Amino acid sequence: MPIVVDKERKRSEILEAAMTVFARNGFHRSKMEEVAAEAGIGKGTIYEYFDSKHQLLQALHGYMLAKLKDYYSEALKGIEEPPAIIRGFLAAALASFRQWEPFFYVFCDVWAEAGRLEQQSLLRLQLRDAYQSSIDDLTLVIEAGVAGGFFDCEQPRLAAEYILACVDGLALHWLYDQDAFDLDQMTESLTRTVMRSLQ
Amino acid sequence: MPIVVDKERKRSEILEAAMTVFARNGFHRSKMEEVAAEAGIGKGTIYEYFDSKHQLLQALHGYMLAKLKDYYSEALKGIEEPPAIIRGFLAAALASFRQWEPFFYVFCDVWAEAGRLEQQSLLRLQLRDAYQSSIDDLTLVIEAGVAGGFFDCEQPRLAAEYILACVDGLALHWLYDQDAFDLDQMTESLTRTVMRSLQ
DNA sequence: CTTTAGTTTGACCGGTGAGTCGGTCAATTG
DNA sequence: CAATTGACCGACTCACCGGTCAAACTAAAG
Repeated sequence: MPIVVDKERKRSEILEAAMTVFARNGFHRSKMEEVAAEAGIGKGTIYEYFDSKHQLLQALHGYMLAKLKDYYSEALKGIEEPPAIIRGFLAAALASFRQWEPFFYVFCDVWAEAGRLEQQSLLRLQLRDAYQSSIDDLTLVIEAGVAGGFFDCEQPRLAAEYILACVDGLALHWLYDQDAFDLDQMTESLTRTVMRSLQ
Repeated sequence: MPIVVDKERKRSEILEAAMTVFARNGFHRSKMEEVAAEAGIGKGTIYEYFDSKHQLLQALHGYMLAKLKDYYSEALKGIEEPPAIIRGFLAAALASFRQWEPFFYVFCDVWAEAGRLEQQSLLRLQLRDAYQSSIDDLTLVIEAGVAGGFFDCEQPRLAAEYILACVDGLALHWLYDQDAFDLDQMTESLTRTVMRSLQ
């Protein structure tokens, strides 16, 4: 019988390598050969697991979204009260800048790439779904907070949009001017600001 | 003597063409030949005005930043009271999504591109300067509002960061899910939310 | 040891696109 | 009108890289 390989494991290794290389050089500057070298395999092998460079980016995007989702549910595990969930979410978000820095570089590429694709392309759908489901989750938390008398907010969904937009905007700015940010101080002060706007 | 050409004018025409093409196809997918065709000139001519494709992007970025700056000072001309300035700024910002849509696509490319360049590269410096001076301006407005008794805000610079981050984040989300946004309603509600967080 | 079949590989191919350069020609000058 | 200038052009070059595939490799089975 032939060699038996842990396909799933090798697939992840390629994705991790792709993340490292794409984050360092950007998607378009990265060569498939570099990704292969980073993963310690030959270029041809990548094509056993992915159809094309573009599809590798798609798969990487899905992989990153899943990891981020796990990260958040881990960070918020067991927290029940809406205000505590919001606090935990903001803290986790800002902490993720440092912890998952390469992610954000790759996200920039995905954003730039997805904008020029068909509305129905997988990359755009992934992006939209992830965004909408984050909004949904946050909206539910705010609504629960209103119901529980913690918050006063007429349009929970819009409030959720603003909070997410603010976090994403900060991530973007942080990438280009890390020195100008004191993430710890910001966690503290952003939480206060958000809480105040939810009363 | 040779033909006398309005160099400055032609330079702008090339930049406008580059904006159209880069916004449509993305920087890396765009060919210099396409930009030339869009400008109605030969490819070689572009190299009379710009050194390279990368330098064209740099120049375009500077050009866009200058245009946006003009747009904001025009929109806010004559407004004196801090709360009115904030309202005007938010309205102008959200209106710019529609009006300057191609800008934001190109900004995505610039963000993705700049992240991989030296800290000292022109593109990064442009980005940082533009961002810091926006923050500075907004901070001054908030401080004036506090001094004038309109606002209550302990850390005006951080508040300014959050407002800008929120606007940039909304721009990003808007690009990928325009249908999910009602910009007019959002202008109204975002203004209320921001005002409330400044008390 | 040989066979078998799944797996890996990297030399190779072909398309591509940034940048070049020699030629063209309209406008200006004397 | 002839001479000169320099803006404009696009065919061409050549390095590059995504994707292919025939050969090599590996480990298990006979």
